[in-house]
Amino acid sequence: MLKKVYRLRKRRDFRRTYQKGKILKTRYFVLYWRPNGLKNYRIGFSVSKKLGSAVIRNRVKRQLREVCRRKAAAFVPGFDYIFIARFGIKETSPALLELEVAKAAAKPGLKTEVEK
RNA sequence: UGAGUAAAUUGAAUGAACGCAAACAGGGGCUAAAGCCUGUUUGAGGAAAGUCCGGGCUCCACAGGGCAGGGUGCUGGCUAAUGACCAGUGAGGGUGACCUCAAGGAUAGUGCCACAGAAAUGCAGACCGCCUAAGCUGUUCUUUUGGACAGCCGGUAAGGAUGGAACGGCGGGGUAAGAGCCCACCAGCAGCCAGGCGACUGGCUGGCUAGGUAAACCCCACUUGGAGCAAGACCGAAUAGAGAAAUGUUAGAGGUGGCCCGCCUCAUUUCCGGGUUAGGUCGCAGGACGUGCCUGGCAACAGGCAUGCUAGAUAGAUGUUCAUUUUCAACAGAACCCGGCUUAUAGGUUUGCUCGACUG
RNA sequence: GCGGGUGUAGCUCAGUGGUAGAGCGUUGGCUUCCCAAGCCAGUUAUGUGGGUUCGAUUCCCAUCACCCGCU
Repeated sequence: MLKKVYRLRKRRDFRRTYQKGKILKTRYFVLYWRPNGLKNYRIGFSVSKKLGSAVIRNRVKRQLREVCRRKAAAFVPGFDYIFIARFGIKETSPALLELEVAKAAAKPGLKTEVEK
């Protein structure tokens, strides 16, 4: 689990990120990201009711959090991230998910370096 | 031992490492608090679910009156309260243990009872059948009284046929044929007596008979105000508006119920102080609480004593890896709280009782 | 957390206690040289489980699924 500082918590922050952020889609999740003007990164998670019951939704969220914690180094400071779980996430293995998350998390970093 | 029936209980465990949330203590820091670091402790359920009922709590009058509407509907008890629960009554099902039942009123009134059937509620109704006793007509026999046959006028609810249901059932007497017309028994109704707190049960007497449907309208009895913790209270930048007192109460509007009444507020003046929204703090977990024992009660439950404190978040906390055991483990995740009900659920354990078979 | 609604044929909808209907679809036939259109005939259903009633799509209870609103 991540500490509170590294989590995206406010409804406004979510709305702003959805409206003005960049999008990356994979089989397991959709990722929005956007610069936040802070020194650290923040990550939010969103799991829709369509994926299943409360137990299933909680499990999916925990898996995502655990993977993010292990790959914390991949996230770029100064950005907000939102992970939206998709249907395929229920069947995948944690190792595969870890790979995908690491790749996705590094993406904003690459772009800014190119722009620089 | 097989089949069944009624309940109770459990809902993988242990250790290590890395993490999350809350509380407490210390450190550091600061106007102060929080964030930060270290340590300790604690951290989802029997259904947390569905939201089908009931209550606490909060605001609207400390919830008021009337009408309308809703709910409940055998009796007694229990409870904070209920449509729940317990004990009983009645009806129905099962060989039995046991199970099921919204189970007041059809003599307050209204409606409906398709098709079939003669007739479906009006003390109604004659299709087939049964009968010609009384009355009338004809034929015929006879000395006559009168007899026989046919018909009319009729009588008849015993039998057949229709239907879920045909105006008590069955037997005997009776009769032209029949009929509670009369009688016995049974069902049902009314009254009285006895038992029971009561639902009701038993007995006696009476007059002979009253269709079903109220989960159709309705009547009767009891009961019910509305909204909901996103309730509500406080802090509070910007913006500008709220409160108190006095006066006024014609009209209209608002205060979350359908309508009426009632209650409160508005309008003006004076005083000075803070509505709504983003956000934050509280509400928020010590409670109709859990466990054990004792007492009362058939029981639900109540009382007493001892002991325990056992989640409290706000994008919303239980995960990952490894090891061991015995099978790799169902349904499933707290969001103000509690009592019930209902639904989902891999398996494991225990108890009472019934029926059958075998053995002694 | 709270409130409201709907389940009827493959699809869209009717149906206020007495044999469940319409349109589109679909199948077969007729018509045409062939197709379309047209005509005729058929096919398929009351979400599930109980109860009340002689009889339930309809009345009552429970349950399941779906949809909508407040926030």
